[in-house]
Amino acid sequence: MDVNDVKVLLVDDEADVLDFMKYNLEKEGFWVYTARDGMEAIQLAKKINPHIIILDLMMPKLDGIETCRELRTMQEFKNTIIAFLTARDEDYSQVAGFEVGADDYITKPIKPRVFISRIRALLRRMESHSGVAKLNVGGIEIDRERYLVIKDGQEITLPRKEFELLNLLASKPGRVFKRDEILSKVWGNDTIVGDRTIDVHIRKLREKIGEDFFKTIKGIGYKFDA
Amino acid sequence: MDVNDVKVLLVDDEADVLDFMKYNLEKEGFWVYTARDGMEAIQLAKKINPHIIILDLMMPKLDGIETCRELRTMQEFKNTIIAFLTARDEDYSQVAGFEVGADDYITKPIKPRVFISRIRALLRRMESHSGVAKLNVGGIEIDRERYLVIKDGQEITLPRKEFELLNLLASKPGRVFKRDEILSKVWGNDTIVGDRTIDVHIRKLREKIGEDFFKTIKGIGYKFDA
DNA sequence: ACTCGGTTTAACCATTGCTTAACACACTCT
DNA sequence: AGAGTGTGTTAAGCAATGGTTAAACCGAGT
Repeated sequence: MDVNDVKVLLVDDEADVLDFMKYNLEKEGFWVYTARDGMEAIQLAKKINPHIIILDLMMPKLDGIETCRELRTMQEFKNTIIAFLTARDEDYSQVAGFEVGADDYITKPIKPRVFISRIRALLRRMESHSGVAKLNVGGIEIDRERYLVIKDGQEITLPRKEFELLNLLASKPGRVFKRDEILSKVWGNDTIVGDRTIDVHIRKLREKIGEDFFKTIKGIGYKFDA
Repeated sequence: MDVNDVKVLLVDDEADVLDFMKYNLEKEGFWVYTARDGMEAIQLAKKINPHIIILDLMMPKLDGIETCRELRTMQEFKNTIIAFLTARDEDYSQVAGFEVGADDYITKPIKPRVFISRIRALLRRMESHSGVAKLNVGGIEIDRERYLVIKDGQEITLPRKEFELLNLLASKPGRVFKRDEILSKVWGNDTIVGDRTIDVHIRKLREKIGEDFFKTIKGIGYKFDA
């Protein structure tokens, strides 16, 4: 995932800490939102749906632990990366932190280099985690681990190429993939296959998943849409 | 996108804040417009079609939140970056701000360095997100990624050549494209087609998008205009 | 070596959309 | 007014593109 698409929600009651983190993350191209306490954080998180949430432990109204526990009860934040911000010496809190579902903790004082690389590490983890996992689009669930598709509760198993083609198209619903783009991403840059190969696979997919999902853009390529 | 092509609309009722921001942005090469209240901002925005709008929260006539809500209802500002300007302690407004479709908020007092980098971050996001993909002109949205045109909320799909022609003309609204320029850009430098080919495609576009958008300049070519 | 999915090819068909040609119209210049 | 130039309109033919099907191919596992 491109850094420019990654939303980070920073939560701390100290304005200067917030600014410092925000400045450093934005310099790297992250998309940064901030909140001053747990309540505000939850409100904001519901609106913007961040990829990563950094929670200070000590906060008024709702502390980090409680905020995290709260967030984890909500379906939409099951796969969100949550990290705690903690003063070096209060590391007893780690235990409690992981208990409520934190993914990492970061110690204050924050050093820019370390902080950024930590965030990047979290990001990588997120990608390998939910990236491989499942993808839900238009009533269809694509399970990348098990190479199968679930539609109306029915498990549909797909051969490799068909699955990869579906996976590519469904990764950006609505977006048109050019034929040569499809070829290079599914078949590889060097392999040479006939013109009709893509069509045949599209046909198989339409047969198995449904006609309507795959739209042809003549002269350009195909798109997946609900 | 080059900074010199980026139009920023600043909206604040305090003249000195306005000047300060304007000075700093212009020094960086941005193209800056200003308005003193929400009404004026909307009027001006419709004329200049800015890429980024910075709205102060507290304004006479129409406050930032309302202005933003208003702007977001208009098709042409669906993809415009809108950020709020807010005093540090009134940041509860974030929640309301994001609710009406804001992309970011910037806290006063403004520090030039931070301000500029924030604007650049907004710009990066705009580009990586929808910058190249979508194009909004005169109430019409051209989505290059999905290969479709949206007018009055209606999705219109166009055949390849028609889409490319529209795309060319709409890329610089108001500017006249000579017939041979159109030929070389849409049909390619070498292909030779008859005189009436362009006209027919223009006709199709007028049929589907609307008569008024395509103006004929006799003896020269065509232009797209709202 | 045979079988069986899965993948690719080839041949043919169907459809779309591009281009043309013919004519109508509008405008300008003499 | 009439010729001349450039554009608008229409329908029809044609070429490009994608859809369909069956059969050939390929490779892993038996």
